[in-house]
Amino acid sequence: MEAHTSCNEKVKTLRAGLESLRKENETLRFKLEAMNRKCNILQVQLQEKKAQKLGVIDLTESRSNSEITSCKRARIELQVPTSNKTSRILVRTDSTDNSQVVKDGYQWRKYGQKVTKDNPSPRAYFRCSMAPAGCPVKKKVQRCVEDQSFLVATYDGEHNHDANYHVPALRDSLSSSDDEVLPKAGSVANIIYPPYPVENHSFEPSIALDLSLSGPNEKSRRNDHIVENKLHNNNCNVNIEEYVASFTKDPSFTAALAAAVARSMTHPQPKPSKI
DNA sequence: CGTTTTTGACCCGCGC
DNA sequence: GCGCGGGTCAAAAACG
Repeated sequence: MEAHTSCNEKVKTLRAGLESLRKENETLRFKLEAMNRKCNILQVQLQEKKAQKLGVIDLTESRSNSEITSCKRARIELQVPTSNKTSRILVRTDSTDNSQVVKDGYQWRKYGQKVTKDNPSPRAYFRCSMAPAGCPVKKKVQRCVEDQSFLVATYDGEHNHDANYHVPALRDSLSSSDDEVLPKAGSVANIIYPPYPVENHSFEPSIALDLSLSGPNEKSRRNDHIVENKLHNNNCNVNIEEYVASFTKDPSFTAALAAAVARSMTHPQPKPSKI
C-alpha cells in the first residue's frame, strides 16, 4: 500500500516535470518565433537602408569603360543584370588581398586566367562546380582598373540547381556601417546584392544564428548578455503578445540581436543549424 | 589519392 | 590572310 502511494507520487512528480518541460518548450518556441520575426524585420530595414544609400546605376550597355565609371563612383556596390542571363556585380574587398574569390554561395572551379589589354590585373575564369550533372554558369572576376579594392564579377548563364546561399551574402549589410567596412585581414568579398537576375532563384539567405557564440568583441559580448538576459527575464506566464512586444520595443534587444546576427556571420559556424 | 589551381598552348572571332 | 585579344583546354603542380 505504502509502495503504491510512493509510486503514485513519483508519477505525479514525473508528470509535473513533464508539464514543466512542455511549458519551457512552448516558451522557447515563442522566443524563437519572436526572434525570427525581429530578425526578418531587421533584414528588411537594413536592405532598405542600403538600397537608399547606394542607389542604382544602369550598366546595361556597359563595357569596360562604364565599369570604370562605376568604380569611380565611390562606394557603389551593386548587382547589375546586363541581360536575362548575365549580370555584373561589384564587390568590395581588401585591396591587399590578391585572391579573386567572390563568395556568392555557389561553388566555383577556376579553369583559366588571362591578362587583358585594358586591365593590368588578371581576369580569372570560373565554372560552377556545385551541380554534379554540370552547371552551365560561368563567371569572370577581375579587379577594377581604377580601384583595386573592387572586384568586378561577371556572371554568365543561369544555375540549374539550388544555391548554397547563406551567411556571406548578408555579412556586409549587417556588419558594416558606411565607412566602417569589412573586410578584415584574410577575409574576402562583401556582397550587397544577389549575383543573379532574380527570376527563378529567390534570394532568401538562411541565417544561422547562435547566440551562445562568444566573439572577441567585448561590446558584442555585452550585447549577447542583453539578449540572454532578455530571454531569461521573461518567464513562462507572461502574456504572449506582451512578451513579443517586449522584444520588439526594446532598443537594446534590437541592437543586441543585430550585433549577434552580424557576429554570427563574421564568425560562421562550420555546420550552422537553421532556426 | 582525388580534387583544385596554375599556366602555357590552342582555338576562334573580329578588324584590317 | 594575318595579327590581336578573349576564352577555353589540359597537363602539371599544389593541396588537403
